[in-house]
Amino acid sequence: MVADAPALRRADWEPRPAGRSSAQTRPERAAERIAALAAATEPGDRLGTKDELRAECGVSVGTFNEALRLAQARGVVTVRPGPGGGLFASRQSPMVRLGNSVLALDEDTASVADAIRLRDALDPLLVEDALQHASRLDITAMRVELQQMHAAAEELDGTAFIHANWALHARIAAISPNAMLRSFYTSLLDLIESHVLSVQPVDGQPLPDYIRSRYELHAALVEAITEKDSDRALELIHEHNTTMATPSADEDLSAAVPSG
Amino acid sequence: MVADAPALRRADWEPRPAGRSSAQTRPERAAERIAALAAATEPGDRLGTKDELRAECGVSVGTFNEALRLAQARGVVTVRPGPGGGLFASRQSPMVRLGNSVLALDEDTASVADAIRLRDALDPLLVEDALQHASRLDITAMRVELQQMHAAAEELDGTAFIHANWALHARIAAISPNAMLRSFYTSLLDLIESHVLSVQPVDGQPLPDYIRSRYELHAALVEAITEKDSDRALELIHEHNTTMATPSADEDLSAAVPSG
DNA sequence: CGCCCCAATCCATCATGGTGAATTGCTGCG
DNA sequence: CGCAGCAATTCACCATGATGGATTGGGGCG
Repeated sequence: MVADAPALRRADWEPRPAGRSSAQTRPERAAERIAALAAATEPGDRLGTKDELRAECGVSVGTFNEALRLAQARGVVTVRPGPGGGLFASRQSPMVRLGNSVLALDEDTASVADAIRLRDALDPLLVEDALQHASRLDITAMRVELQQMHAAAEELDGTAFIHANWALHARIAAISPNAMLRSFYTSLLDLIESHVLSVQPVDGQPLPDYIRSRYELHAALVEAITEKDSDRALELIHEHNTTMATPSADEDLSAAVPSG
Repeated sequence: MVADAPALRRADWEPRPAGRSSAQTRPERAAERIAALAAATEPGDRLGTKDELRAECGVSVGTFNEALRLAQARGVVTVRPGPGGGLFASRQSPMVRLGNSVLALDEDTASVADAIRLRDALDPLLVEDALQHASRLDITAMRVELQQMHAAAEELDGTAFIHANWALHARIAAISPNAMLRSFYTSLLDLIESHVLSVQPVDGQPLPDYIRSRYELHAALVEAITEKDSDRALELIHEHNTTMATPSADEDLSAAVPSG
């Protein structure tokens, strides 16, 4: 029974790069054909019946249905029954276009440095939102995360510190009423964490002074948010994003670990 | 022949809100079931054969295949033939998670003000990248877009001015080597333009002074990029993002038109 | 003129059976 | 022990036929 295959076999659980190299599946190819046909017409134009389009794609009924399901999910066509029914070209909404363009990004082209840079640009917005919208509950929750950071700092546990750090940032992000901003930011955190931990697990002992000063910076940030001290908060987030380099001699660890 | 149905019938070409209210399709429901099963296990764990999972979902073979195609496209499962084969839980890559979370955003919750705010936060990054990477070709292209802006300003054509304005920004964005940044930014432009033109077409005559000063601001920005004058460029983009309000009395038009 | 009913069109889902490809594991041979 | 071949397992795609639901348009009636 292969249900106990080792979970650490990366090829098993990490999705293969799109389309087994050039061996693209037939439904996927047909879905692209449908999308191309839709793109060549105006939104709302009728493309034809399912059977006409299926013949155009040159696949069987079942395969075409799979392709159509994909195309519908991508928002490129809509389908209607009845006389004059069939497939109609559809315009993807801007949100769908954004989602699809992000999906089309290759993991290789999304470097962690790029992600960090984006995250840094978005941090001030989140701090502004937190200053404006943080409830008592939010502040309590931030304090809980701070305690986790503090505990990790006391135990000099680098991985735990990173997790707690990110949990704090995610919690701050959760305060924002801007759904787009939250979504982007949280996923950027996710991407950064994923990349860092997959590339270079934090094995070494983190520097005590560095980790303490990062903790204190975050604590001050939470206090500034609590006190609604806008200038201080923005100053701190700026410092946060520009003082990643550790003041001590060992640059290797801190350069590799984009701390929050 | 209904191939000539009026293209302006919005219900025809704008995708319906997800899932015809509560009437979710069966393949979509099965795909969610598959995703839930995958989420409940570790990445790499075997979920079972197609037929076992199909029985679990309670659908026919064809419907299950459609669902499976969706689930695979979403990166939640991978499929293998052979003894011990079948469906395996997969971990969505961070990029896929971001794409899916964006797709899950409701258009209503993505307000144009939110989008503008994000765009403004990302503008300085793009300007930095343009300063660093702009080729002669890029500069020529920016100049071409500037000419379009100038022509629109001379003719006092508000819509054309907006289009040219956005085309210039998109061209500046295209210089960046940061694929994520380009993707986000371009889609934000798309979203903003789409929203503004759908909500309030620009019918009124734009103010000559306002439109001229916006043009000149952009011209100065392009020159600063050309001269690689970092301080000047960043100063201009800051001015760009903080001086949208027209200096003249008619605030209605300019408030409604988030100009580039 | 408006509404209802019906017929025609087209789709969503179901069911069944088939071929060929890919994968895994075991056995036999050198 | 390593490699090749083979059998079994499982999937990808194909083909066909059926039922019920949704939609559109036309005709008839009040």
